[in-house]
Amino acid sequence: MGEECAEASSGEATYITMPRADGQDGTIAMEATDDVILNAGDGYQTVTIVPSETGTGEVSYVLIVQQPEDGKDKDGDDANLSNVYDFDEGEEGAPPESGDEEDKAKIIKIVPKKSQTVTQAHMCNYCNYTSPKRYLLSRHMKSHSEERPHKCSVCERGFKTLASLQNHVNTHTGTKPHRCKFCDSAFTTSGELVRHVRYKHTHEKPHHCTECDYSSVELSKLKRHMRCHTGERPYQCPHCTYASPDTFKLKRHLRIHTGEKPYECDVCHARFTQSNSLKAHRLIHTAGDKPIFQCELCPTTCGRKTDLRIHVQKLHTSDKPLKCKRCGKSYPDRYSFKVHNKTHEGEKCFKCDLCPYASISQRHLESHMLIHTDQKPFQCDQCDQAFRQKQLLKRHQNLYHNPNYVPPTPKEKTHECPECGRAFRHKGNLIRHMAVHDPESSAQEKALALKLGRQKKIQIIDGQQVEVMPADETDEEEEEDEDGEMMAVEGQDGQQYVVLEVIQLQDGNDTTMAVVPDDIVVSGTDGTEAVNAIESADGASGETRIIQTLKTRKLTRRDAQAIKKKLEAQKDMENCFGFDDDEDDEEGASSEIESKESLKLLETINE
DNA sequence: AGCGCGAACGCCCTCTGCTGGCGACCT
DNA sequence: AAGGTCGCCAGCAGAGGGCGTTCGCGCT
Repeated sequence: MGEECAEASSGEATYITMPRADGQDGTIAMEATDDVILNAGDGYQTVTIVPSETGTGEVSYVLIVQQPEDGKDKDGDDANLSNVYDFDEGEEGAPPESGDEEDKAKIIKIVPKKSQTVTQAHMCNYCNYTSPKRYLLSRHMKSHSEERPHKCSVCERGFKTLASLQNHVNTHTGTKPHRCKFCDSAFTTSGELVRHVRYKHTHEKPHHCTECDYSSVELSKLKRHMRCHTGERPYQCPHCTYASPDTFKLKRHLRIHTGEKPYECDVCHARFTQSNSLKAHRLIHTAGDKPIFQCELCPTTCGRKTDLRIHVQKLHTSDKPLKCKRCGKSYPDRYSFKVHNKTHEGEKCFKCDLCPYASISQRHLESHMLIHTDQKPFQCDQCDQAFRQKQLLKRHQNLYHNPNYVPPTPKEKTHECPECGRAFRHKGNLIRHMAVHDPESSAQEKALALKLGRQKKIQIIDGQQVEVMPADETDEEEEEDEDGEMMAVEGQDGQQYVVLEVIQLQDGNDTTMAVVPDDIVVSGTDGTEAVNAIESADGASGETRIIQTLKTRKLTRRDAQAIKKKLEAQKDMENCFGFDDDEDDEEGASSEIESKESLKLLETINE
């Protein structure tokens, strides 16, 4: 031992031996506390013991140990540069030195060991070992010696005792004399056998945690376990802020910095830092054997337990019930809520309490309700006009207050219908349109095809059936917003019309309204060139629904405004307005003509 | 002095769970 | 087209089990 300062753990206390002032070695019993930093280096130059400030009732001291400048350990390595990759300190032993120059002065709290008060005949000078018999002390002193007289003939390694040597030699020869009576295992030492039996057969766990119900076969495991209660993390990564409670985790963590990936997939040669990552990865190569974790609450399956748990968390767990805005029913989680929502698909659940209006969207119902409350929240900031919808205000501002407004140029329609030659800007719209030509498709399918997205209607213009298409398929596409009321129609003469306003007249009102240049005429459907009466195609009830058109090429915007005012006066007779659109319309510009309730005011846009 | 046992040190492994990126699909 | 959702997957850390090896000490 000589001048060495070494530390050993007894389970109860830690003993530090250090050079005495008189040149002899001395021993102090220490009780390790959470903030103890222990050093196993040698040749300390300064030792100071001062009273501790932690008044716990016990007599305690603070031991300040100053290392010499050269900081050489017994192996001649630089203790301050102790390699973190070298775990000779052991995971259950003292934490490794930080290697920081500032850490040379270590503070150690020590308390006198209780056994020190016992007087014994034979005391060890290096530790607090005492024995009533001299020969026992004599033998004990060997433990302080580095002498290893028993050499292995195979590897030249030395051992303190013959028993240690014999055990070691057994490892060379493969001799395992200690056989388990419960299984086929055999061990080099009897201690191994006992421990094995505890782990595998009797499950005897004599070491109990005082904080939880954990028990362990070995004390070292309990000590390791206790770190999860204390939060102690003695093993600091030199490259980042991570600190580990044991050496293995630090070593594993260091692979992040070194890039080491020791685990390789034998199929695709992908490499991993952890064995279990490889194990999980291997599953992707074994299609048939993949584990399937079936959700108990829905048909979903996951490849991993952890993913199933996330699924359950996301879809089957909710702080509060989710309420359906359409029917008011409550659902306990997102999954049942989503399933329920499917049942409302295409359904006009949002019904007006004051009129027959219904919509698939609450937003549209809210907008509709403004009619009943006579509110026009969208006020033009440049005149006194107000509108119920943002889009109407936008259009108004463009038409009357924006001299720079240029209607967007028509965009190319590249998708042409082989049946009727009609062109569409979007392929999806053409596909949907094709259903109209399909003789196999039922009326319902056709209706669905029409309803989907575009909600096309057939209108009679100039005595001919024409499709009324949403404005986003017209040159006015860019004008539309999600509430877009503008609806373009095409007359037989190729003229295109845009619905300015949807007006509902009293049922049975046969009045045909027509507009001629420079005037507004209310007349029958005898139509001049300037006037077209359009009857909606689905007017099956015998009611005459007339769509008022403005076809006049010479019609000015002022005229259009005058027409609107005229019609406004007529609204006094009307019950309510109807408008609806399809919120599922991904192009966001559809507007369904509510033919049973509406008259259409159309404006020519071609000119 | 030798033996036998228990404890300690040290290493490696597996299981578990969390996180975040990615891509397919949906809205 | 863009944003949201959700399963798949890799990465990584926490916790604990198991065992090889060595040491210390009581007993004979």
